[in-house]
Amino acid sequence: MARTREFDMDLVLERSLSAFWMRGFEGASIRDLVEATGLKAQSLYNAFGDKRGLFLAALARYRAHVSESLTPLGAPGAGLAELSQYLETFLSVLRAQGVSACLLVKTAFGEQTSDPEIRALVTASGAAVRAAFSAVIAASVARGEARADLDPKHAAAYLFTVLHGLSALSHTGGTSADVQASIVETFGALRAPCKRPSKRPSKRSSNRQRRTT
Amino acid sequence: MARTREFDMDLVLERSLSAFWMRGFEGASIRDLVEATGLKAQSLYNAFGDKRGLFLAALARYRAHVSESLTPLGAPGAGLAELSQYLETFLSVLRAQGVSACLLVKTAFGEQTSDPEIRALVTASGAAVRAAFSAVIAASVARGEARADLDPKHAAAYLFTVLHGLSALSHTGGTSADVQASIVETFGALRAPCKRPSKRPSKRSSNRQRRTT
DNA sequence: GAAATAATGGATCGTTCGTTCAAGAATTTG
DNA sequence: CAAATTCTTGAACGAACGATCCATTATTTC
Repeated sequence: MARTREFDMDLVLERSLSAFWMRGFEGASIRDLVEATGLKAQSLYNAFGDKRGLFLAALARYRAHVSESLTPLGAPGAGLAELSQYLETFLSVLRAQGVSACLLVKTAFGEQTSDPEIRALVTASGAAVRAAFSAVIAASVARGEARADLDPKHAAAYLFTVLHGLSALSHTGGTSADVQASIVETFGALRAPCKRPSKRPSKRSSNRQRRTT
Repeated sequence: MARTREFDMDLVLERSLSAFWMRGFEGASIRDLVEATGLKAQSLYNAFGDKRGLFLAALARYRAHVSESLTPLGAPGAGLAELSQYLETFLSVLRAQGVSACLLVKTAFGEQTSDPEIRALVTASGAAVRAAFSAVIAASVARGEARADLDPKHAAAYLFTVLHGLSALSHTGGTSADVQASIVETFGALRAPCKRPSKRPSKRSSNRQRRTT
């Protein structure tokens, strides 16, 4: 009955996401998006309604990427090592994408904060990440790997704080050594004191011992 | 020989700063700034050259505020309690100003990152904050209040990370309890183990004991 | 008071913004 | 094939952007 779409919707969303991520919602003009996607403006408007609709679609896509990135944390034995790995991977993705920070954080810091739908999406995504963190931390506590007195929810919030604070650090003159040291410090704070060695030795380098005296 | 300026330069700068802080560089239009300052566009251009010039002036002013906020940390006996207080004060300032995050961080995450002068200003300000943190931490280590194995510079970077990560947390659905817990966790990580009681008891509530077993 | 200088107010510049119009091209269903 | 429907294309819309012009007003120095 109707003509079929010629462009690859996935590719268009991915490229729109990249443009929004790099330049922000207001910073990415329709012309930027036209260039990034290869589509004409009218095609974008046919498919997404308006700029905000395209942004929401891109944001949903981003959210899917976030969910995907959390899957290693869903593994049965996931613990502090996997959390540390998550941070490292996240930072390297930012670097690879040529982007200063998480799109959700940039959005939360931006001026489209007044939009309730966008705000809800940002909040929900943040909560999803912290929930995944929390589950892993709870398991680590149960396993004796993480401190027994940790509240998993709060510890997850703490980890979330560090995760996104690292972007602020590295873009205001912080060196990569500073970033690494912050990660080490963070997991040093979460790890259980070395009374009894934890069952699975962490495979990454972020296991400097605290309490050396 | 010439007419004297009628407007209060300090006030204009302060209001411009506020506008830029809330809406960002690109988000704050000349008309916004005209409304915020009460000046006409031409007066702004006479005084600051262009929008970027006004932003640089506002940024310099912000930097002065940052320096000023660091003075309590310069007190002879300043330690972890003062650092904790600094974080709390900073967050309450953000709240009072109706702003999501530090202007420097918002700028660093924004799109005017390519401007070398702005970038340099952001980097320098971040370094100044971390240097102040570092000095206090070094003193705390020497006093036995903070962990002996801390590298003050790295610990300062860690604190900086948390400080700005907290904005990300609280604007992506994190509760104030989450924020408080993150602060507690952070200073718990820095504080020396309770082998010997620290000389000056910290006056704030953020001194939950670690190592309870 | 006269000359010089700067602030003011209002209009307006060219550009870019997000968005839409109108017409042709393409593809599916009957 | 024909009708219906959607996509594509290029041009254009009004509004807002940063920035500037210009005549007027006010103030300071000589």
